[in-house]
Amino acid sequence: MTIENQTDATQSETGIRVRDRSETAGRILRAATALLAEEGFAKLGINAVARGAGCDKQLIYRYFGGMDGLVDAIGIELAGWVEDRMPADGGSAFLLTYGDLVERFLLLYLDALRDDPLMRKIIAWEIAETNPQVRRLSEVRGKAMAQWLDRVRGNLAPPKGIDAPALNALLIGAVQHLVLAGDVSGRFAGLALASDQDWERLANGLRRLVRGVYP
Amino acid sequence: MTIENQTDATQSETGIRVRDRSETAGRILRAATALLAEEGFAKLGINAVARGAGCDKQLIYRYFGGMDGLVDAIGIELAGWVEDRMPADGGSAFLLTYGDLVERFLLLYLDALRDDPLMRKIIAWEIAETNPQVRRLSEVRGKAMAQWLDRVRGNLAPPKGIDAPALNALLIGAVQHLVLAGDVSGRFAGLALASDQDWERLANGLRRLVRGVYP
DNA sequence: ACTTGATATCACCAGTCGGTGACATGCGCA
DNA sequence: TGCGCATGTCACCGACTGGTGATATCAAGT
Repeated sequence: MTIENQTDATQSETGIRVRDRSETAGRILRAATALLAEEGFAKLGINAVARGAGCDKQLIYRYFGGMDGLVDAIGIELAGWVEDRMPADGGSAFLLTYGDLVERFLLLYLDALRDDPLMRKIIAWEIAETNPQVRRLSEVRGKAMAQWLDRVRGNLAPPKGIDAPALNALLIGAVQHLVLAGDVSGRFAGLALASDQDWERLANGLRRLVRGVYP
Repeated sequence: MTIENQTDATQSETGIRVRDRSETAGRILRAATALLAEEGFAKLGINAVARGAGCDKQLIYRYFGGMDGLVDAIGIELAGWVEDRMPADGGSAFLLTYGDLVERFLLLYLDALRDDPLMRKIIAWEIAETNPQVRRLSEVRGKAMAQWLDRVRGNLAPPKGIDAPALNALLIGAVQHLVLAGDVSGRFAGLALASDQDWERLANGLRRLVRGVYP
């Protein structure tokens, strides 16, 4: 709110730089992501972001070209997000089969989504609305995930005679849907999604599903 | 728009009844469901519904007690919806195993969702927002689905040693998520969700998943 | 015929939204 | 020093939202 919020900025040598475009732009971007993560896409608007950043909305138009550009900026950050939350190494040496890979990915993804509200809200956005903004966001996210998979896959290939893309899409969809449902209501299909034990049951179910189709 | 829209109403003996509460209320309710099915929950508002029904929004407050009551009214219709779209008999005699039941349910559910925009928008709503309205809606839908399952299940029980609720939640989540993603973007996880062939691949994947865990 | 109550319409309110033009302020450079 | 440009602020616009009170219109009962 007040002027006291400033991290480091690019102040030359003399003290505080109040007029600092990059710092302000950063504050706007942070406010936007925070707003999206906490309130969801429905509340994500020019006025709300400006309010959260403690500056005039005009600056959003100047620095990001409006909401579109701001959302794109969020998308750019999103790629790094995936890499941060999804460890690429550490255990990949133990992946012996394609089933191992899928299982590991799904469980990692489940946990990553479970404690990343921003990611959850973005996925919910993708599911609920169709507009150019969220389309671009969705594309970036998809690309980042695919890159992660490529990096971790190595030379593992799915078994012959199995429609791996279809199966994987179903499994990924299951993970996403369950996490979203848990986020929003804490229940799904008669199942409680509150305690870690409930999620452990789901993780086990996921393992069984994977093992059932990737023997 | 004009007055020409009237189906039958409860006209006593003389001709047309222009002032007919039940007819007007029905028009409002139909307009609301149509708006929800076509435009999604984001556009579902008092003004828009009144516009669609061709009447004053005041009537929505009078007859339904505002948007809350109107959404509840949609929920009431929703139960019958499930029964209409999900045939309960016809083939249930061939269900020999629990896996048969799950498979049959999932495929039925997949098809039902695929050509019911209202259901899709409601599920998207459940996933994207948390408010009392959609909570009640979600509850009704869940109850209707559970009843359907109870009716069709007969005396089939899941195999011992298998966490059927968790597995089923995952499978249902997969179906819902894929249908929603297909509705909104036509792609998911690198998979096209446009042609019937794509969906046939998914249906086959679903069968494999079910058969993998319910042998 | 006259009243009563239900049905429907209208006008208006305060609030929020996205968007824009005009203006103030201050830094850096000539 | 003063000029110019980047930065920040303010005021306003039209459009839309949910919500409410007052009023018109008509049907039915006494």
